[in-house]
Amino acid sequence: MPGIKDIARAANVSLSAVSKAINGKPDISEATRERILKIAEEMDYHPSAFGRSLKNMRSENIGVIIRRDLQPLSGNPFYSRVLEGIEGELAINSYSLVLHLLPKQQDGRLPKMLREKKVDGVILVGPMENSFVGDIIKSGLPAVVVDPRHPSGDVTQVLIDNERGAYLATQHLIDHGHKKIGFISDELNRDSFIKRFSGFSNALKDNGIVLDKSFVRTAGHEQGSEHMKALLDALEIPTAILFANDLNALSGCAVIKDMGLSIPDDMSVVGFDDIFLSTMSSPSLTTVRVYKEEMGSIAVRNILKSLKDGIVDSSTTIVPVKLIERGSVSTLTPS
Amino acid sequence: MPGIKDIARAANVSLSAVSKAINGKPDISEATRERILKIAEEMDYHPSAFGRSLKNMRSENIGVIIRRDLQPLSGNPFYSRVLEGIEGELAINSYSLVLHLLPKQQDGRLPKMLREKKVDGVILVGPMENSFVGDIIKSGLPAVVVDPRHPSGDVTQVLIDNERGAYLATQHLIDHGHKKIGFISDELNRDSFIKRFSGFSNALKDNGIVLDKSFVRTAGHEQGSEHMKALLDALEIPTAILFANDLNALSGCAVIKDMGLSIPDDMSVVGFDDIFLSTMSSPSLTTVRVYKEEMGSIAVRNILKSLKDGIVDSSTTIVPVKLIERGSVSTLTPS
DNA sequence: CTGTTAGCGCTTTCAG
DNA sequence: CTGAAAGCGCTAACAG
Repeated sequence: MPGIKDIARAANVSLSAVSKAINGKPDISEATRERILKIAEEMDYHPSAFGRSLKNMRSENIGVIIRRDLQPLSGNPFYSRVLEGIEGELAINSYSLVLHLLPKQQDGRLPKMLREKKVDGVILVGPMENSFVGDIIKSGLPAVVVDPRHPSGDVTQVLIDNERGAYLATQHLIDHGHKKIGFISDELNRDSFIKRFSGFSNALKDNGIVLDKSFVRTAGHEQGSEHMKALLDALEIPTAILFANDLNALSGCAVIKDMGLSIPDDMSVVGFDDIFLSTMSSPSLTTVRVYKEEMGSIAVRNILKSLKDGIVDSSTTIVPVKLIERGSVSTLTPS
Repeated sequence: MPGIKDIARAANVSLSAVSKAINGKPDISEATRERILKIAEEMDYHPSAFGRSLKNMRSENIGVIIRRDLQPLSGNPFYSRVLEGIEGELAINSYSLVLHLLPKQQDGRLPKMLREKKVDGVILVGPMENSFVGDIIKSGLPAVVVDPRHPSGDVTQVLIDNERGAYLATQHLIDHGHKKIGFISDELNRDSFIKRFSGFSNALKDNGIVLDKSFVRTAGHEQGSEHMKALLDALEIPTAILFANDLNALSGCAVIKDMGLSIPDDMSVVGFDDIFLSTMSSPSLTTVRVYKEEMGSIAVRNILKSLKDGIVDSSTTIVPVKLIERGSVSTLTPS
């Protein structure tokens, strides 16, 4: 594995000449540059990150932090998608991605990759303890928060337009003649929940429909299916349900079908997120699409920009959503 | 952000004293060590990876490479699980995970994180071009291959006991009275496919059942559901099917149900992998469990060991599998 | 036990 | 345009 010295010797030039040639710096003649480059190529030389990082004080690594207990990789396709978006955009900019899953029990210290400056910046995806996020922001390391809004105004954020998404979905149901509409959510984090619920209730209000509290089942960590059962067991049941995310919706659908009801004939269903599974279910799920990869790449662009400019802007990007009509909503014919 | 110099100055000792104290080296009195440690703590000092890496020529990072087009994060829960296992084991050993998704079109060069020595070793998960793996092995960087066997004997491998898993599954079906058993596989990589298929046919052979070629549908990149339809459209159809993985099995099940057949009454089904979804489907899927996280952590332990010992052993670990009986297999009553 | 010193591989002044 | 030299933060060999 050749070092810069080997190239310099082979090309009969100084170390600095090689450095300049490799890094496309001026102050070197085209002729020498090409000669050096050719030799470097032949010897398969690549500047080691060790020396370069130390000198530049930049690792060209970006950290990504997600709570482990969210099963962000295997369990929830939402995070995976964001992560894929992040990876792709980082790769384009030839940065590397250092992945850290936050253990449930933290020791109060920042993760090693941050403490030891193995990364130039960090992207925080998904819900996370506020104090933890606060510590990171205070540490001064460039950071971007993806998805649930962090209360501090001191950090760049990339957020879903939760409110509008829920509004759109609800309006869609109303447009199809539904008036008795339920809302089910379980383990969604607080901020997103509030936004989605408020989009839901605003849509009802704007259409002059009064919200039936008994149609709203929320919070708690039981599978969304518990909520669903409870809802179906009630005296009066809605004709349509908005779920706070697709995973909930899908397990809710299973319950509905188990009860012998048909989707969408007996019950219309709308989800939120548009995960891959939603196209696979039968019927396929009408849902609110969230541009997950896009959110990831926006986060990366933001962080790279602030690295380049050396400033920590605290802008917030709200990524738009889109209603995707599939097969789980039917038009309610007035009886 | 204090450096080692700041600590040395504050503690009135030399740089090396601080270094020794921090790294728990001998040749330093307990008294001074504690004093230094206390000051370091107070000043929130953490040795920067920049200097340390350069000096030690070790980054304490491990790279993980997976083909991007496998959608290893969002699409295939198998890889995600392995990845979670890797991350966990790395974290325990305070290594960081650098994730690289291999683009479809490669440029023939090794990924930047390898070229520039940003990682001390690399774990290759899932199918990958042989020449690519070969290049990495040749580069001398410690590497571990997870899952599909690489033909070269020069690399540490962690493999699934594919053959035994398929054998177990097939035997299970036979034990339940099935004789007409189909085998469906689509985009599985070649090596795993061969192993699983051979386990399947060996089990048949050992039970004196002759394999009906028309019951075997394989290869091609259509969704496994195409195979399933073709199989069900045939004159004679099997009473049970072994799918080469759960994802295939699940989409196969959807087809079966769409055709108005019941699982397991009209058709028994066994999968392979035991992904989370398999517990969720109805009926839940009988399948062959693969210890994915375990494979990930074994891979890590292997690579860390060879890093420590400075040797590249080329051992192969075959991780056992286990048949998980759930609801998709019924006993065939002789008619 | 402690401190001085050299040097890891690279970039960058700065003098020629 | 070129090269010599300093130094990024840290560790280790060695001298005291």
